[in-house]
Amino acid sequence: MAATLKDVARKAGVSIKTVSNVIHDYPHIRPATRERVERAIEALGYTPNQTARNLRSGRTGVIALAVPDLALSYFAELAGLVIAEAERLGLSVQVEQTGGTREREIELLRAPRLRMTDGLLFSPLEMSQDDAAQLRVDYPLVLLGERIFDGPADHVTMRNTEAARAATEFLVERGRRRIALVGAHEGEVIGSAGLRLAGYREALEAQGIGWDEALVAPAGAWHRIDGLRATRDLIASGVDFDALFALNDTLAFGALRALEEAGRSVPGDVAVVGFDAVDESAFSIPALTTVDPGREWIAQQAVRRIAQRIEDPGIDVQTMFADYRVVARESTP
Amino acid sequence: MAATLKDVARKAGVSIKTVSNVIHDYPHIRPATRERVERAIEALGYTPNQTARNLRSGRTGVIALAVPDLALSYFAELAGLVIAEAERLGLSVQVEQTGGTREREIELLRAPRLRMTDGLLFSPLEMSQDDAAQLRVDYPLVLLGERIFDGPADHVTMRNTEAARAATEFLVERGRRRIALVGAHEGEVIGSAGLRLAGYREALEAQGIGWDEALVAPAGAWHRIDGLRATRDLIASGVDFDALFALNDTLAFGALRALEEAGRSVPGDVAVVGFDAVDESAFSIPALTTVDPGREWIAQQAVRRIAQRIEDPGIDVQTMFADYRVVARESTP
DNA sequence: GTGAAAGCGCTAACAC
DNA sequence: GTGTTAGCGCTTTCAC
Repeated sequence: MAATLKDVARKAGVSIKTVSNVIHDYPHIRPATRERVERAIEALGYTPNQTARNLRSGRTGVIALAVPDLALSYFAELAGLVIAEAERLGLSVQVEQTGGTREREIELLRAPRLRMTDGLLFSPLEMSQDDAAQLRVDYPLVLLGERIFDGPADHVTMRNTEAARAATEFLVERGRRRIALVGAHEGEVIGSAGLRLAGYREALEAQGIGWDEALVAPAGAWHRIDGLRATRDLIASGVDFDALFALNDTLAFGALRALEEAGRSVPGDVAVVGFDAVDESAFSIPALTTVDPGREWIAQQAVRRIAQRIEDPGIDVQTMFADYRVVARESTP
Repeated sequence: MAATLKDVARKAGVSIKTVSNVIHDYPHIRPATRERVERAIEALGYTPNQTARNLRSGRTGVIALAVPDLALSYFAELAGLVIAEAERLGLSVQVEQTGGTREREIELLRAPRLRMTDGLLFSPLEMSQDDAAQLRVDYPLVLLGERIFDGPADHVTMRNTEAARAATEFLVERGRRRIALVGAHEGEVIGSAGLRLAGYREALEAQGIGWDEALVAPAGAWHRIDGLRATRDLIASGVDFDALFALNDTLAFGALRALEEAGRSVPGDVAVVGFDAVDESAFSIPALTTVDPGREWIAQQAVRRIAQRIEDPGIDVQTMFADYRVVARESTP
C-alpha cells in the first residue's frame, strides 16, 4: 500500500514530527536531517494522504456545483468557467446534475454526497420562491440564477428584466413593431422566463406598442426542439410578426430553424434576438444577436464568494448583479 | 459545530458502538434502545462525518473526470453522461479541465488534487503514444479517446478509422467524388485526426478515387472558428469539391457557415458530413449528417469499468470499442 | 532541533 | 445486546 508518514520516519530514522516538519517547510531543521528525510520520501514515493488531512482540518478543498444538465450549453459553459476559477483558488469542483426537476433540486440540498464538500454553488431551474426556506442549510451555499430572491444565502445573478427590456428595445429601435416572444412560462413571475417576459412588456409599453397575447409562445423546456416547436406553432397560428425574441439562445436556434423551414428570411422578414451569448451563437446561420449576461463574471464572483464564506461563515449574505450587454450580430438588421 | 457519534451516545445514554449499530441497521438492538438513539440523532441533527468514514474505509466515493474543456460540446455531453451513470453507481464526479495541452495533461496525472478521488477517467487530447508510460499510475485509471493505444490502463474508445471510412463511403455512394476533408493534423498517425484521415483515404482508395492533397484542409484546434477558417481557405484556394467531411461536428458547423458565406448550397453544391453527433447537429441548418460514436455507451462502460477496478485493482487491463452509426440528415442528398 | 502523544470521527474486532 | 478500544494518517501542542 501507499507509504505513510510513519514509514518515512522509520526509514529516515527520525520521528514523524520531523518528517512533517520537512513536508511543511518548517525552517529550523538541520540540513542533514532534512536531506535524510527527503531521500526517504523519494525512495518510498510518499505522498500525503489527503483524506487524513481532510479529517484533521475539517476541509476538503472541494466545492460542489449543481446545475440542471451539462447537455445545456449555458450550464456547460458556466461549469467550465467555475472549474477554471476554482482551480485558481486551489479548489476542485464536484459537478452534480439535478435534471431540472424541483424534487431533485430540493433533495440535492440535503444529499449525503455533498457532505464531503466544503460548500455548494447551486443553480436551480424549478425551485420557486416558496421553497426559499429549503436554502437554509448548515454549509456554505451560493445561489445562482433567478428562481429565488431574498433567500437566506448569497446570490449571484443578473438584471434579467432590464436586459430583456434592452433586447426588446433594440428590436423596436430597428423598426420592428410585431415582436413575438418564444419561451414564456405561464403564470411565472420570477424565474428567468417571468423576469424576461416582464422586461419585454415594459419595453413595449414604454414605446407605446400594444401588447398582443397572440405573439407570446410558451415553451416549457428551453431546448432547441422546444424553440422549433413553439415557433412552428406561432407560424401555423397565422399571427403576423416581424421580430422574435427568444428567451434563450437555444430556443433561438430552434426558432431560426423553424423560420428557415417556413421560408421566412432572417433578418429580412423576421429579426431574431436570443439571450445568453453561448459560444455557438456566434456561429449559427445567421449569427445570432443576443444578450451577454456576464457569465464569466458570474462564475468568478460565485467561486470567490463561496471561498470567502468557507473561510468565514459569519459574513453577511449578499446579492450580486452582473452587467449585461446586447451583442449585435446578423440576425437583426 | 456538527454533532458527532460521541455526542449522540452521551445524549442517548449509550456507547458509540450502539449508535453506530443503529446507523448501520445492525439487527440485534432492543427496540427501546434503538428508539432512544434515533431520538438523540434527530434532536442533535446528527449526520455522519463523511471524511472520517473515508479515512477509515480508504475510499471516497468520488471519481475524477478529466476532459480538455467543457465549452466543447462533445466533452460537455460526455461529462453529463458520465455523471449520470456515476450517480447510478453511487459515485460522485470531480471534473477537471486540462485545456487540451500536453503539459497540463501529464501534470494532472500526478496532481495532488486527484489524491482524494478513487480513480480517474482521463480523456487526453494532446498526449501521444510516446507518453504512454506516464499512464502507469498507482490508482485506477480508465483512458478515453484515441490518443494512446496499448497503454498500461483500461481504454474505452471507438473504431475511428472504420467509422470515418463509412462516412466517406456514404458520400461516395451518393455520387460525390471530390470530397474535401477538414480538420487534418499534419503528421498525426493515431489520435482522432490521424485515425479518421486514414479511414477517409481507405474509402477513397477502395472506391478507386484518387487522393488529392489539395482537398485536405488542416485545422489545429477543432472549434467552430477553425472549421470556418479552414473551409474559407479551401474555397479561396480554388480547388473543386462537391462534398466535405469534417472530422468533428463543431468543425462542420463552421464549415456550413463558410459555405453559406460563399453562396454554395448544402447539400446541392456541397454535401457535408460531421462526426460526433452532438445534440446540436440535429438542429443546425441544414441538419447535419454525422457519425454517432456511441458516446452514451462509452460513458457507461467507462464508469462501470472504473468501478470494477476500484473494487478489484487486480483485474486485467482491457480495451473496449463502441459501435458507430452514420446518421443521415439534410446536409447530404 | 527533534520526539512523544493526543485527537480529528469513524468502524470493527473483541470482550462481556 | 451493548461497551471498550485500537487504529485509519495526519497535524500540532508541549516537552526535552
